[in-house]
Amino acid sequence: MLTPSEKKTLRFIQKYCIEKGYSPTLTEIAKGIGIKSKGVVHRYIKSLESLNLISISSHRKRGICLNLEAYENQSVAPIIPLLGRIAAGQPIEAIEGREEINLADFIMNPDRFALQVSGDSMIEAGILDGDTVIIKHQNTAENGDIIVALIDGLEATLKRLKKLPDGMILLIPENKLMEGIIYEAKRIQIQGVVVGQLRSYQ
Amino acid sequence: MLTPSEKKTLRFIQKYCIEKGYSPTLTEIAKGIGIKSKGVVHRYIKSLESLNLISISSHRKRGICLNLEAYENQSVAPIIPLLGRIAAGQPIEAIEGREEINLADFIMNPDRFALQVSGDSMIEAGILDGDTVIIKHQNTAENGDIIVALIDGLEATLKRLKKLPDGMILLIPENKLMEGIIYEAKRIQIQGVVVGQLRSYQ
DNA sequence: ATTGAATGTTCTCTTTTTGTTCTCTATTAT
DNA sequence: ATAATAGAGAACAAAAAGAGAACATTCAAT
Repeated sequence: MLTPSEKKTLRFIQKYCIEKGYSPTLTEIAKGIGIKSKGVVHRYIKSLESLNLISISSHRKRGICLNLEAYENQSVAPIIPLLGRIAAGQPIEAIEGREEINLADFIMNPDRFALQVSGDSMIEAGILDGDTVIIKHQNTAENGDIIVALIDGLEATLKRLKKLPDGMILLIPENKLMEGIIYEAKRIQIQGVVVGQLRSYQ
Repeated sequence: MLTPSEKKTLRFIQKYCIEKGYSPTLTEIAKGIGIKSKGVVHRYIKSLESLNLISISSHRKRGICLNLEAYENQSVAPIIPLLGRIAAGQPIEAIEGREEINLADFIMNPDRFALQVSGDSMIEAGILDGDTVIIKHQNTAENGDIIVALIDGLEATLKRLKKLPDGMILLIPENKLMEGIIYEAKRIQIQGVVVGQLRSYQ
């Protein structure tokens, strides 16, 4: 069983690894859990290693590795739990199979980038002013995709794509108050398609 | 596991490739990560190559290539470049200060959990059927918060909260087709408030 | 085809940062 | 009293970071 300090140490390491993609140094852990001695930290991580919660590459700097398989115990698991489905009028229904959010679904790809949305042109698609959209960089798109389009090489805009039979391109805002506009294909350059969206309420 | 410098190098290369469409030179990388020696950079990219994160065409200029497949299983930090703000009719506007977004920041907190939304009761707040909401576990909330409420200890629901002057509680769906319902305070138990929302289009 | 500048490759060297191993002390529960 | 848990901090070895020189190769201009 973990002591409080060991648990605190493990939590810190988990968060650090997930945020930064590499493990913390002993001094960083010490600071993170509020003590001064890295010798003490070393004792804690040795203890965590003997419980198989982490692995340590000896003498390697930042050589700590999380043993993700070992976290049967929910209270020390490093990933946010996906508790279930919520619907009005129903108890929360557990989801089989998926027990945690897979951030990789969203991004872990170097051809992705994010844009912050300004304006209300896509509110009926659930993309609000201030939201962040995740874009996959590509030069083509399918009908119905929400795309980042560059008009005349200058104006950038987020719209739903419709290719018309006559070769023209219709960019449709998802807002009843606005009208779609038809462009000649050569004026429109596709920068990428929306593959994700996120919003923070904090 | 990557060292911080290798990580920084990889990020720089990713960002450069996305923005320019071709890979950077060693000197450009050196400048980009804030060092002077291209010999050092060479060491870093060799290391990234041995981890299969990039490929290098030997002696070719700008011969670095990102290995897109390798990122799926890699525990790379969930960070993507935030390129700017997009508004209809404007060029993409750079955002000062924030150059990347960190999904872990968004989510990794011990008191957070996720729920998948089912139903249309919050569509006018931009929360659609199938979206995932991030909930912060707490037993109280402010007027206007979107909360997970348990009614009579049984039904769970996602609604906007309004505390009425007479002590009753109004739960408001964000959907014109639905009506808010007033409950006695003792029938409502707050499970948490929505602090984030995400959606995948894939 | 030649040439020169730009770029990639391979080194050696130094400095800084970090991991490891100690010893010592304090607190707390059994 | 004893053992377990916490912590400080010193001393040392090793890894990582970085500078920079020397050389090899590519590539575009001539």
